[in-house]
Amino acid sequence: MPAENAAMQNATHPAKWTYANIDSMRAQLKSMGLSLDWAREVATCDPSYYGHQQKLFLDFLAAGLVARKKSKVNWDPVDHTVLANEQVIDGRGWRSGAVVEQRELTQWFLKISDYSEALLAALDTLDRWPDKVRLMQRNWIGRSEGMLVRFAIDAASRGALADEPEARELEIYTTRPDTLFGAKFMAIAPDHPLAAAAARHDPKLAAFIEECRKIGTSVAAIETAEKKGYDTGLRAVHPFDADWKVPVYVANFILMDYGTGAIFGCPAHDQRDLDFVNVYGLGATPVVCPPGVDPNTFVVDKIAYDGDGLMINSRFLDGMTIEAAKAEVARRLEGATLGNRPQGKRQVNFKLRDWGISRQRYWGCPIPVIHCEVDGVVPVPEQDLPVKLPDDVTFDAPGNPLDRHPTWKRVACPKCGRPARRETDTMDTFVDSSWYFVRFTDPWNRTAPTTEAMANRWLPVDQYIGGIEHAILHLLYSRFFTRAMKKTGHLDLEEPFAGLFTQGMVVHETYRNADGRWLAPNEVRIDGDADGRRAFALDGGKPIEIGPIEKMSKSKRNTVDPDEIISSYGADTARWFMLSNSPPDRDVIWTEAGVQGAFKQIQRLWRLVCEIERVVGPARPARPAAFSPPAAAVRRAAHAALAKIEDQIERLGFNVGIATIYELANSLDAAIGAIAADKVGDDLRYALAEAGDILVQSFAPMMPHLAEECWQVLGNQTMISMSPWPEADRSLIVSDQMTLPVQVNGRKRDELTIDRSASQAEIEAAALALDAVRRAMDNRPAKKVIVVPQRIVNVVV
RNA sequence: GCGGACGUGGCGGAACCGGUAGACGCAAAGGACUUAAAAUCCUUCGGCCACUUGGCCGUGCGGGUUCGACCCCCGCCGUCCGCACCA
Repeated sequence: MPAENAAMQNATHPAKWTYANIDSMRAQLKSMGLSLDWAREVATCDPSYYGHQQKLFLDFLAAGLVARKKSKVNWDPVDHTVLANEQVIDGRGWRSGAVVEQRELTQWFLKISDYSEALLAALDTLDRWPDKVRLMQRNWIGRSEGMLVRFAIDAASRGALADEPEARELEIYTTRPDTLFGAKFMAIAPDHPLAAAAARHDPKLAAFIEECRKIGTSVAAIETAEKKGYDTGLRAVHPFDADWKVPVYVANFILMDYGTGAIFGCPAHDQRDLDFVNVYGLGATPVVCPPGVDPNTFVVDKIAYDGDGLMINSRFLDGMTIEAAKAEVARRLEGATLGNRPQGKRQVNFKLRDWGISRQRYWGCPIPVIHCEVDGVVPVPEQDLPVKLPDDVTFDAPGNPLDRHPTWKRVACPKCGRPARRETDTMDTFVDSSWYFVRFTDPWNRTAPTTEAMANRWLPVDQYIGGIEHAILHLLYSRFFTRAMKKTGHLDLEEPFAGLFTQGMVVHETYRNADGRWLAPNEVRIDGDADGRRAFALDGGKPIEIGPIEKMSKSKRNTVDPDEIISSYGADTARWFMLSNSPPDRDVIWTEAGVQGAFKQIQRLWRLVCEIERVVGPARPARPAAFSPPAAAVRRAAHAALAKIEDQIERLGFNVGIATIYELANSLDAAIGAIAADKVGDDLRYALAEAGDILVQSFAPMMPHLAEECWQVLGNQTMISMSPWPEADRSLIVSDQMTLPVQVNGRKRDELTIDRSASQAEIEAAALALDAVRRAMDNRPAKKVIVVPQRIVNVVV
């Protein structure tokens, strides 16, 4: 879409635009110094990639994982294209401004819903995924356990519909069969077949249905729409009482594509149903009584009760729990028959719908099928792949350029040879991103999408990183694709990403002048003093309002160009700042002051390394047999820091890791400051050289360029990027002494430094002897002394 | 409406399993060096009092559990995110 829009705006071919973007992105990533294997680079818009994708599609088609069916879409009548929901703003196309229509189009679908149960169940195995993402997927898949129940339609109520087959019975889906005795009405979706049948005999109903359709499109309208219904005059027969007739309404809040598009309404225990009956005055009979409430006085008027309780007003269900009542209703309805079939059936439903991949667009992967009047839908033969996009297309008219291309779609039917028509829909670009990580495992395979052995060896991805915005779409599609590729023999695993981490975005302040115009950061000067910060326009010096911190966007002009950052501070500073400023799962607030601070710290590290080299001298001393206390302290600091940094990197706590690097730098600074240059023994020189190496190696992953330079300064011959991660000597970290905080009544009063080997009793005695403790105890006797080993002492008086 | 997360100095954020709250950094203030500025270095930096050694308060608010609570429990308030008539 962006490529095609750019093509329309700038008269550039989408291919040119896309490849130019790829080039500049690649250059940027390279200048950041990221360790990527560029030999494996793929471009999803290239036939060498999408050709394999077409092969996957054909395999999926043969395996029954593809469906072609009618579906309602947002249709822009000016641009002649389908719009995604998020491209419809207030019921109008975001680009054309035309009122969007609901159209039924035949579209291609991938049958992700075949895997609803599997995709849901496997979420429990993804223990290295954030709970938040798993929960979002769980909700999106939306499993519910319920029943299908068929209601007979009372013959006497059919009237003009007597001969309509749709009007004999009504099947509904419910998760609350226990509340069947609270039924007050039936409701069906406006596009339910029964509604259509009834509308043929009732112009007023037809008008009502039309009205519902119009409101149906815009999200805002759905939010505020009142519950409305239309009594069809039909009466359904209660499954447990042939004399009990329930009115059938067409209602605007019933969705055709969930369940059966029909429900029975139990207002006492469902808020939507209650809102509905309060409009039409149908009443509400409670059938579940909350614990501790008198069933004789329990009434429901404005708030439906959906909690636990015991059945009331429900004949043979009275006194049962909800669960027992559900089971009893299921048992009875499964046993009863209506028209030779059981009247009820247990059913599991999912909210997850099949994935509509048809786009009436040019810049995407062509769907490799041919439509023949005789043979119908015919797959493109494999030897004819890839089906390439034509280059000579125009973007000056609305609609799909592929469809209006003079020759591209005209082909012979592969089966009968008669003139036929290529499919002109292209695939949703989410298809491209659903398997690129598999292609990475062998991008050189020309004959097949994957080399199975390679895919199985590399996958699953150990650690996947992406924004939270992919929580559902991309990550769910990829999980489906992996399963579909397994089924079609392209690989042998089900879950593509073993570990998932959702990183934050880079965000920036916004600036706005008195006229309400947005200003870019490089057009603004910030003055800071004790009273706060103020912004002024560089051009003219007028005061500027500092707005909220937001995601970088062109419209708010709060973007900072990566190239500019790299050219003014260098890639290392950019990397260092982003990692140090906040934990990686949160947004990084990009501030000039913050970057300058990071820059200053980096220069300090560089000076420290040079200082260490000066003290150590050109020849490194051999490892001495023993270390004096200052040398031992340096070694302890270095190894303790290294151990902590290691732990933090492992947990992706880069900001804390960097804080620890600073702590080590501070202590090395202090150690160097404390010694007289002519009095440095070999042991201290050895310790400082060792600590210097550790310092540089610990920041090497974050600042590779500077680390390489420092590594040489310290006299190392190899490349730091080729040297192994240093090993922390954890035995150095524990000292003979420990310092314990001492509390009196839970309030810290002093610290106690004592031999690590001291006994409980010795610690207790030493703690009670401390001046500050005695003062706080104020001559009161100690009631109890709690000594938590290695942790704390608490005296209770 | 439903579901979830979060709330710690002026700011970004630390604090592992209930055990020293505020690591580390930014900003700020004062000082040293300098003719001056930049850079660098030193000091202070949650609040209030005593200003000396110390005392009291303090992790959104109100309760509770505990020897001890940013952390656990109950009830509020606020912010952000996801879903949204899914029967």
